[in-house]
Amino acid sequence: MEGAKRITIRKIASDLNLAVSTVSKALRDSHEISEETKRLVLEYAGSLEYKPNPYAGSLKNRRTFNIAVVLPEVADTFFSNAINGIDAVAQEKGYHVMVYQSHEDSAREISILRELLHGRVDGVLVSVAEGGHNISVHAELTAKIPFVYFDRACEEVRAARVLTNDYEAAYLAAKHLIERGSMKLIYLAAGSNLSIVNERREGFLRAIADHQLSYDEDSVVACTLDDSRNSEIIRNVLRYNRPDGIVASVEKLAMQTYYVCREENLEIPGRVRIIAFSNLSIASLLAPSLSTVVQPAFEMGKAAASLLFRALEKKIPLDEQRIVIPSVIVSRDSTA
Amino acid sequence: MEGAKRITIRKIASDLNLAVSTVSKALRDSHEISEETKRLVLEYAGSLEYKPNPYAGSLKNRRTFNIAVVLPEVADTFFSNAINGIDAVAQEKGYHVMVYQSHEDSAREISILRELLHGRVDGVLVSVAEGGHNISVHAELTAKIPFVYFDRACEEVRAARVLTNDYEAAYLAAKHLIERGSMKLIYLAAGSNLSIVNERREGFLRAIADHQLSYDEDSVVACTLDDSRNSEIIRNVLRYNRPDGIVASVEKLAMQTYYVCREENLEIPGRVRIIAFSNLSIASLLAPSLSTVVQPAFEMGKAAASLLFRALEKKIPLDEQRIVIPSVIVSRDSTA
DNA sequence: ATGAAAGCGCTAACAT
DNA sequence: ATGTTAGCGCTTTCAT
Repeated sequence: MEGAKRITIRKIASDLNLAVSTVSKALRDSHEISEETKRLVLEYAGSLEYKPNPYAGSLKNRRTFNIAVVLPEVADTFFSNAINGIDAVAQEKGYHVMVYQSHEDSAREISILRELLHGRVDGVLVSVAEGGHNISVHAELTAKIPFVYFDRACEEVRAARVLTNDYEAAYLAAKHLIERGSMKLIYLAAGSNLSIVNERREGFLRAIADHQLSYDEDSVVACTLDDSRNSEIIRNVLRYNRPDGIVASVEKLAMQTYYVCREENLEIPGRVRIIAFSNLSIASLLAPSLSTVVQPAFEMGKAAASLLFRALEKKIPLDEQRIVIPSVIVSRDSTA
Repeated sequence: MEGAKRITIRKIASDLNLAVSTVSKALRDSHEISEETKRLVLEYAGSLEYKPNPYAGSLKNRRTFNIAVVLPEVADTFFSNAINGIDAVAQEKGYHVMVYQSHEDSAREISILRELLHGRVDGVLVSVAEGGHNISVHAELTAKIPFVYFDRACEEVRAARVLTNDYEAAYLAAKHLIERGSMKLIYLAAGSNLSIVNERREGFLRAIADHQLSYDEDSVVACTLDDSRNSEIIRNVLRYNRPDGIVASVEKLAMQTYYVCREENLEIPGRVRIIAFSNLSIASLLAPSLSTVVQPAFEMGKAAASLLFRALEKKIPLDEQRIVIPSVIVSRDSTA
């Protein structure tokens, strides 16, 4: 099975009594080859189903036509849709997509990025993991290879990025709760080192201030990104802090809250309203249906990939370009 | 940014006044190199953060350390979890994972597989798209490169595969409905060309027969895999066929049924019970919570990847190995 | 218009 | 123990 007949440019050349260079040029439709020869070569190559070895050429011209996507988790509605956007562009451009998961472990993220530094791919798209980022690796990568952040970026690194309007969206989410009648709001934060989560927090706090509601240090609840302790944290908040409105910075925290409310017999939205940053397609089938801040996952992936390919095709330098695509609030029963 | 100083084995050799082959061997810890020299080379290479170009070596020894996963959709609870399983093994083995989506389009699947035929990856994992399969491409791939099906396989192709016990699971799902009191069962089939869907259908029908319930041609409802017409199909079935128990062959059909039942004001499980093949983690938060046949997505991905790597490492020929990992039924309110 | 030859970065058989 | 040499498959000057 392994060593099946590999068809090389050399075989074609010798079969046709031509030089390899002639065949190479003919295949790439060079002007310095006669139509006659081109036809001959193309035809024969076609009949053999010849396809060039993708990595032989890459050695010479430094292009693998592979790109990497590094993100926390594939099994996540936002990220899997972002991959779809990336994939759509990659397919169109004839690129191949390698997917890497950091599982929110920044050490693993670093080792992944390190590997990517040495020629396996032509460009990299990253959505960073929570935790202490090794900025130097990110910076090194940016310097070496076209590189674009999407959704979750390292603020300190000068690199292109595609984001959503986290601050405004969180502001509007909080405002939405307030308009529905909530007075005591809390924000469930996931991962303190994530700029997007912090942006959302600031938008949230701003909305509270703008509406003359009070808040204290308990208004922002630090959750973890692995789920182990979140139930407990959320339960305590609901029991002792007694909020009547919740903004969840990520989908999984909203789900955790649902479970806890069920256990504690707290009615949603009667006792507490909840809205979450989430791309769950079946949010409307939950009990109760969940109001969401929907991020443009597909579009963000697409935009990030487009940016990357523009750089790969050398049309434009990447610098610190910044694209912002707005999120949309969808109101459902959890904030009725 | 592009042409940054690339550190090659040759540079190391000349800097250290050694031959490239000596450096190469030292780096690979060959026994024919003195400890002294090894230390020297390793140290210097380390200080330069040298990493071999992954594709230079691949030219010679035919190994890219890349594998491909070809599946219908990343944004799917089953497939994204399967990717997790695959990724776990790949990471451990030092392999890189390229992901390709067919989007249930078998023409696209074919063109993807064709591309994979020519050396971009060392092995391929496939879960086939619905529709007319070009068996010859699958067969060609099997002959050329280590190849494993997972979950959705081409029956006609002689290749290794990792499956779940679709027949039995469907049997048990139907039995579950019957035991709860359902008398008139239907099966929502998605995609006629999928062997797993057909296996499930047979298990379903067998359960009905074994329990002396009647069925006719309307008991098996042919749905589509793109959602456009499913609502209508399901609505008609519910209106005119009036089943009191439904087995959905895939998650999305269950979700469609939920929407339709809501529109039509049909109570679940009062008016109709429903159970679905699904890996939705929040099935218990739906209204009502959804009973599911949970496939071992992660384990199947892991098993398929392990099989593939065993072949890649030449330890074992792939032949037509067949691994079956059972699904688990989780009973919830939709079948109460 | 075609061909010979060098080389991309690395490995491995074959010297020394 | 170290070095020389010849490729892997392809592209690209530089001849002819």
